[in-house]
Amino acid sequence: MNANRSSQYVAPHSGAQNNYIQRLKEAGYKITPARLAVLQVIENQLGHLNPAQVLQAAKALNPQIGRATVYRALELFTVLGLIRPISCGDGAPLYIRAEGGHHHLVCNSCNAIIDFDECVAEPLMQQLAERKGFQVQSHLLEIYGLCAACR
Amino acid sequence: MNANRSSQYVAPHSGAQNNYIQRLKEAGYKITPARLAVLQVIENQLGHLNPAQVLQAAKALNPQIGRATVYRALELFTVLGLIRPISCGDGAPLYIRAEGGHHHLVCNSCNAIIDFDECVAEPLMQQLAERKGFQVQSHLLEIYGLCAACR
DNA sequence: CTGATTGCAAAAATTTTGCAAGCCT
DNA sequence: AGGCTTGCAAAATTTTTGCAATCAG
Repeated sequence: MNANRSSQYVAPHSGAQNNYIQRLKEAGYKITPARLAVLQVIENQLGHLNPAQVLQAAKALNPQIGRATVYRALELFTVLGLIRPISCGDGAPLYIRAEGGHHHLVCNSCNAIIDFDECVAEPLMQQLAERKGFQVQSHLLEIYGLCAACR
Repeated sequence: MNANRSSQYVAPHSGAQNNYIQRLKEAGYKITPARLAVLQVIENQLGHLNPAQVLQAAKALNPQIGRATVYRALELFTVLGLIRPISCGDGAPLYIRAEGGHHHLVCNSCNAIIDFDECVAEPLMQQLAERKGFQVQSHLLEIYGLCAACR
């Protein structure tokens, strides 16, 4: 499995991280070094990683963290709606932050995932969902095709 | 794992199936009973299933099919762009037809997946993708939140 | 015929669990 | 102090592989 796809490094941005911690506390969970490490990995680095990548990165922050703990944290955060597993070229799970929307261009050839910020569908989406009696919390828009380099 | 979510049965609709077969042939692969079974499962039934579900359903059509064959077929079809793995509540892989677009409302509470047909973003999507030099082939729009029943 | 494909069973890889020790509150 | 969490290692699951037999073209 490709362990480090992107090296784009986003600055810590502690605001959102504290928000996560806040939500953990509010839900009655303890703030532990292990959870903070996983949270920090998800928060700071990249856009999407699989459990193995999270474990590796978390170990850099907290060397004695175990894989089981990472899985448990990932599951907890998913249940709390902090993160979300998404698809990827192969069947391996990939986690992203759940907040707001995510918009990716996924290359069917080189499997690259290109993020883009502009949300092209927010209003329409909102309207449609409400018509179905659905309360929208976040969304994921993935567009598959060929990236400029692979055409 | 919930093995049979939907029992909605769509009539064979041989046109599209033949199209799949066509594409298999064109790519130089043999048309075998095992592949036909998997193809038929994906074609006819439901909207999304995991490998175990595909295996189970394929066995109904072809009792002696083995799991390895299902995995191999799933991988082949994915590479050929016939199907695509998507996310789901837990990390388990779920396959859908790759053609065109898919639009789901995913309930964060009961994990139900509600399909909807109207594509709310096609034009915007197209435009955006082209601006990035990306050639669009298909897309997946998942909206997460709470379904009417869970609110 | 001939080589791609299959099914089985074993091997790998990934996830989950059981539990005593440790840490957060 | 009390109970949620952790880390380890073992168990369970899921996915991949090796290979001889079989099948499609």
